[in-house]
Amino acid sequence: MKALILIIEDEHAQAQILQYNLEAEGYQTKHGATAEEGLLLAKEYNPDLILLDWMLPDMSGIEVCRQIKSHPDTESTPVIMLTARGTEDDKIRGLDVGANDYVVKPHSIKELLARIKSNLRNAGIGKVELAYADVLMNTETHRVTRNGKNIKLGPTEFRILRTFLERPQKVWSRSALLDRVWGADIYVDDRTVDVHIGRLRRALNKDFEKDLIRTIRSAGYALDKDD
Amino acid sequence: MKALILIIEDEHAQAQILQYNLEAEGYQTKHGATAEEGLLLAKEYNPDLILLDWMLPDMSGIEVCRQIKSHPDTESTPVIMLTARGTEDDKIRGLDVGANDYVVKPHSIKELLARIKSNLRNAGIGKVELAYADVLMNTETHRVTRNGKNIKLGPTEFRILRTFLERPQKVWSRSALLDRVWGADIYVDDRTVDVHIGRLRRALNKDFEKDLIRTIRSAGYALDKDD
DNA sequence: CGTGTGTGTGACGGTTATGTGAAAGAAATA
DNA sequence: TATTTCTTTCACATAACCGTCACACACACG
Repeated sequence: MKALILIIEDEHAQAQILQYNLEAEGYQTKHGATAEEGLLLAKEYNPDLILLDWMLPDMSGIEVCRQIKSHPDTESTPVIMLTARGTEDDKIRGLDVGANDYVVKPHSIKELLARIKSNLRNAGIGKVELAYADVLMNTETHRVTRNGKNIKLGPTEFRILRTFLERPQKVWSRSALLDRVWGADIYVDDRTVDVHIGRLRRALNKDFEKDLIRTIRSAGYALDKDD
Repeated sequence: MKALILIIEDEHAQAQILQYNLEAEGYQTKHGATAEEGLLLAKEYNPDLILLDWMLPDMSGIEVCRQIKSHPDTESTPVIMLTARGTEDDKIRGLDVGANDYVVKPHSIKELLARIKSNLRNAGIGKVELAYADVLMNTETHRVTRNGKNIKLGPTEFRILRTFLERPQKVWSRSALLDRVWGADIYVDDRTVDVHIGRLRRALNKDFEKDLIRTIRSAGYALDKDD
């Protein structure tokens, strides 16, 4: 699965250079030329990462970043600020409103790509091989093993496990899982999650002692090898 | 857990608009209509953030802010000043007495919400890792350890401990705890707090000498490593 | 050293959250 | 189309937790 990168940048030439390079690298891209458009695209497509120009015609990058970070759907999306200025002060302000990284223009494309890769990895996004404890998942071949043994999962169980593997030990509430695994616009009962967790448990723990899924009463579930 | 925001504002209509919007956003709110009442509420409930009107009947917002910032229990609570005036001079004076941010009325609610969120994050509220003495809590994994040893807590005990860890050593009255942990609209007996404190004590002190919870007779409880 | 008020805590009944098999339909596959 | 796999919901069983009470104890104060 290709990672989707949203570019918010008003200079068209600059944006095209970025798109060209990112797509050559195997990413999908979207482009917004104004802050407003950018924010809409961010909500619409839920990109895996956002490249954000500091200076935009209608709103400062700072403000855009603040809005991205204050919306629950996008708050965990890594944001890399692009800027011509390079004062420490700006940098601090940028990171202050929640930007994850900060690259000064004119940047070398190579450096930018490196930062993107690092931020994506950091957010646990787009990885092909996911692992936790003795569980391995290859997202390209859709193969899951535990301690070398093949595990067969249904589509939903696969997506749940993938979500878990992207943030091991994190507790996911039922509604967060519904958002993430089923999609924000789908309506299904909370308890449906329980049933799928049950199936995932059965598949994962078959032939094994240890239950890798922890139930946190009144909070949700987590992938966790400790008790 | 919902953050608690204290609104100090004498115009009732204005206060209600704020309360409505904040609660829609998932915050808890308290409202004080005068400076004096506001300061009392601040001490009683230890809000996570304070919205402070510049003009109050009994005392200037500046003075209120100074008092908030000079009291040990509240000095680290972020204060956002609300004002009709917009001169640079006022802004400077506001920030001068320790206000953390400054919003000019009539403000867009969206902007105010963004500022609130940013100030909360900035103050480290909603932090993932909380620690005091040898107790560690990770709110994302819902895991609590003492001196490295895993501690199992029920949901309510977890929330109480979290409240304690957010303001170590602060003495919480039973009613303040009920508001924070149970929610303002729930009615349960004061003494129920005692029972849960007892359960928290048992879980936390199992295998340990030192009792980390201090009882302050006729006042409440506190997380405190000293006697 | 007795009295009143505040606190610690075991026990208990009731409530809520979770685990899970089954059923019925939807979607994918052949 | 026939068959298989998957999803969702429901109902019930079970486990975990909650709030209250009652009584014992601690403390402050005269």
